[in-house]
Amino acid sequence: MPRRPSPTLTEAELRIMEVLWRLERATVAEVTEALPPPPLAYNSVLTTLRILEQKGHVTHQEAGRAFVYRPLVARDAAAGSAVKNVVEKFFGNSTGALALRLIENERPSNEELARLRSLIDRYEDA
Amino acid sequence: MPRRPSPTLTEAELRIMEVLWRLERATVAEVTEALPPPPLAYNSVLTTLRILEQKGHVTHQEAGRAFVYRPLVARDAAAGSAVKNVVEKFFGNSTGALALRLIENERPSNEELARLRSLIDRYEDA
DNA sequence: ATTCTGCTCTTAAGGAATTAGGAGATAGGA
DNA sequence: TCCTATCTCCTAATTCCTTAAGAGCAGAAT
Repeated sequence: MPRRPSPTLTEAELRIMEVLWRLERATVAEVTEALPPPPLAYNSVLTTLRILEQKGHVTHQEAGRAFVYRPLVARDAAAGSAVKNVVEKFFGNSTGALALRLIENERPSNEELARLRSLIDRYEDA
Repeated sequence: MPRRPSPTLTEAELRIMEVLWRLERATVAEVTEALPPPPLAYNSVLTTLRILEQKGHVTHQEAGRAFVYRPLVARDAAAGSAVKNVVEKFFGNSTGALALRLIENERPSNEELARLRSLIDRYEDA
């Protein structure tokens, strides 16, 4: 039986998306240019963008003879999906369990601690 | 350029690993038996176990004429890798940033809140 | 005007990984 | 001896990643 498509952004897809999130809108050439090393051939970028479009992560409009691509999914949303995936797979769908484990494993920065405390205070009030 | 093997457990691999983590040690037949639906053919399970062994996630010893497979990686460690992957990709390697976001997005249970508070208290003391 | 240059997208290909399972050798027991 | 469970070897479908080859077209050069 066939292989199932990746539920999250693959490595190559993410590399392209990062550029697009940064530039907001860009042609294939611009993405290729702005890509951090290692470089990719123009066609590789184009192919990946086409796949991303097929998967609904980006869209394009024609401008002159070039396509201008634009993200349809914000970086935050993509991050959320990736986290959701892991939480489902490994933490019995409990985001709290993951948060607890993260904080157990590593001391957050002072600023993060302060913000955590204020969040928790607010939750405990309610 | 070649394709790199998945840095984390794939869907099918994870399904097998979950069984193995539960059973601790098991023959191919036992894994096949214990697999939640949809069922897999004996050979499919065997193939996946071989891949998992090649990737270093499990090992086997012969016992009679059957192979007994055993996890080499604990579930916790696999969960940690998956989380690390997401934190690197999306949260600038800051576990605190992810924890903060998780707690912002969804109120933890009362028990989790209590444990979070005690953790934070301890960190702030130090 | 015709040709060349350079950019665009389209088509195609190919290798590695993932997922699933069939065919057959083989060894142990009935 | 024959059956059955087990492993080894192999095929196949599909995704992922990358790139070559080529067709189309705008603008520059001749």
